[in-house]
Amino acid sequence: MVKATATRPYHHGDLRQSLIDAACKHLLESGADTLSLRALAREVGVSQTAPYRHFESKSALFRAIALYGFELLLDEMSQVATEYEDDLEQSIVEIGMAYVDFARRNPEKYQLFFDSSLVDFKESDELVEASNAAFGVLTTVIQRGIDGGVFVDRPLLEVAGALWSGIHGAASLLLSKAPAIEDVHKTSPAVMVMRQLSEDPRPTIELFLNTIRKPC
Amino acid sequence: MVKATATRPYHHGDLRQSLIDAACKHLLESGADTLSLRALAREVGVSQTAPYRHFESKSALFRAIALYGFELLLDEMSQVATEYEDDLEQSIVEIGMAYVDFARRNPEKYQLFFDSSLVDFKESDELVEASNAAFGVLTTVIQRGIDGGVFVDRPLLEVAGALWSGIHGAASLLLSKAPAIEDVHKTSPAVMVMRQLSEDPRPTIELFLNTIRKPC
DNA sequence: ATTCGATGTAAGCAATGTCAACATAAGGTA
DNA sequence: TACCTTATGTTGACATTGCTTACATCGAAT
Repeated sequence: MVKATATRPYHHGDLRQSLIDAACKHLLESGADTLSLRALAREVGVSQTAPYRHFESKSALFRAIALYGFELLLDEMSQVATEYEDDLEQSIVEIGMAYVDFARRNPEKYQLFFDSSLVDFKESDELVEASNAAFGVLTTVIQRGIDGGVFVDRPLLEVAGALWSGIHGAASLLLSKAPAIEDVHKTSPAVMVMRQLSEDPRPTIELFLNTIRKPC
Repeated sequence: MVKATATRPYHHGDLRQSLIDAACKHLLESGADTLSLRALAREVGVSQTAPYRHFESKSALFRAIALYGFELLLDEMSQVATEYEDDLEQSIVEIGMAYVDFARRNPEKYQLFFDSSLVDFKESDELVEASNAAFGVLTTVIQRGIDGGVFVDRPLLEVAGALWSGIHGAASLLLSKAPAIEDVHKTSPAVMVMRQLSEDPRPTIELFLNTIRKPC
């Protein structure tokens, strides 16, 4: 057993992950523009420069969080993909649901994926590979559907683009308007659309499926 | 005629709009996280605190830019809507094109629309109204299509949500990966999808139309 | 037991957002 | 004309930030 209360040990023990966790918590509660490395250090109980032993800069921290996020996303998407691999249409819907669901459960990570002023993919090949891997789950299923004559006979890139746009758009809208949705008295069309999407994204995602269904 | 070069006049003349323009330029070139009010003031040639006579804070500046952006977007969307008002299906496609096109021509403004950590709609009713007005152009056309039996017979909110997700998603992807697209040698699926979308968004937007077409 | 690499600290610089107090211009009112 | 008010701009200052440089401490391998 370790004496934790007596005198704080010189070494933190798991500073890197603690910083990531604290950063995620802050992103979730207050947003990226108010996040400061110094404040994180304080919260975790180390000096203001200790974080620099683990992240060469603030944006490197963001990149690390995004990478972590892509790994989680890949896990969840591929799990669903294997689960439904014998029904291509259903597979698309479920992958879409998993994608949107991930974004809602990890908004702070998801937002980093697409905020180019916070995360610069050019700085990290790992990041590029991880995002490609996640996206690959979707394109693989689509390709199988096209090859098997189940989906519309259009170029993969076109179809994948449309589907990705749809599910990313739904996720992005949900996150951007999250506070407004909770305001019960707001009845503007935009908010109501979001509330509908928020309560049950499935019908919307099923509509996306029309995008790639073979015309009858 | 005003002596501009001799001694800079005490009053700038059009500081408010100059700051907005300078801010947009910076957002476009460097992103939001590096934007500083002091630097803007310097660039425009006034003291570091002069901007506070026009914007009570940095985020108030962002809100002003977003508002300006929504007004521009509304103009462009409603112009297209009237132009194609006698063909509902085509109207949807053209509004979608106008929307995506706006985002590409004004990425710095469009990004503010959806970055809740930069622009807080709760701080500005004007902003809420302006965004509702723009979104209203889309919902109006959809409602007409549903009423006229041209579009799928589903709740407006569901259909509008799906279409908005699609076009917003396409716009958002294009902006987030803009730098990668220009990298000619990148051949990852994600980048290639974006490149395809970037060269001609029309096929993708036409696919979105399937989302709401009456099943045959 | 010593050395060395990994990890953490202390002190400091330049830059930032924003506040308070003061200066200047321009226009209407006396 | 003289005055006063309001809008606009300036100076100076404070707390906070990202990040650098130089130094301290630990644990593990030799």
